[in-house]
Amino acid sequence: MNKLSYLSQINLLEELPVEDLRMIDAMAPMMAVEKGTLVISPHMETRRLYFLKQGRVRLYTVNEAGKQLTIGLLGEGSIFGETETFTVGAGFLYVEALENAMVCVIAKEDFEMLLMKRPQLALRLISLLSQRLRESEEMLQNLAFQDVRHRLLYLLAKLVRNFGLKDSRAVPIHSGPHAKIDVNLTHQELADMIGSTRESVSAALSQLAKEGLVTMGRKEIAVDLGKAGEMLGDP
DNA sequence: TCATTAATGTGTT
DNA sequence: AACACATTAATGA
Repeated sequence: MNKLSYLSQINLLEELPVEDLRMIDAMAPMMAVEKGTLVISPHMETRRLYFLKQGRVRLYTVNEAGKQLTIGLLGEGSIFGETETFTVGAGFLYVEALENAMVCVIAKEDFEMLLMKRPQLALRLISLLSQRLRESEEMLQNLAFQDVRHRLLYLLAKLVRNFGLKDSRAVPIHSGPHAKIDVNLTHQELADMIGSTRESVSAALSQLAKEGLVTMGRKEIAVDLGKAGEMLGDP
């Protein structure tokens, strides 16, 4: 797939005329990012915007104790960068590639020019960001006040909603449709996302598996969204 | 296939 | 939650 058709798939940009896409294309070189790379960290000066073309990234902060707290997860077609530092506040924001990814980088100034030229784009950006802000707050709330089991279930549900796959080999014993998460994560990685420990996550997961809420294999988890939803209190 | 490493499970403090 | 140790799966000579 060429770069231009990639650009047209960025959700923010999808309704722009081709000429604009060409312009952006010229301003935004594409680059590969390896899994685990920090695309953004608090001390690096980020006067750029990123279009995520391929792969997943995780937005997180770090608390006093040095624990990571996941603020959001983004998939293909998302945009991140300078905008986040607004929304999430001055708080230290990290963006990490959850897998090998491709991003397009555009200077903030260039993007601002574009926004002035296309006001409707600015409006879309605002609604997109405010929505993301809501999600961040929800996530942080959840992380702050719930126990590991709850936090984990919440995270899994979110992962499924964002990156879910229908699990072709869902175990029929469990009535509900288990949706498999299309990201391979270890218990350690999950723990980091919810500010917990690997052991606690392992334990919580086996517990959830016993209850039929999830099924799992190595680096593989499927969630019964129906049951998980009930458990989280939104029927 | 065997050895090494990574991921996970479990019991104890 | 942290640690130590056991078990099992993945990796690659």
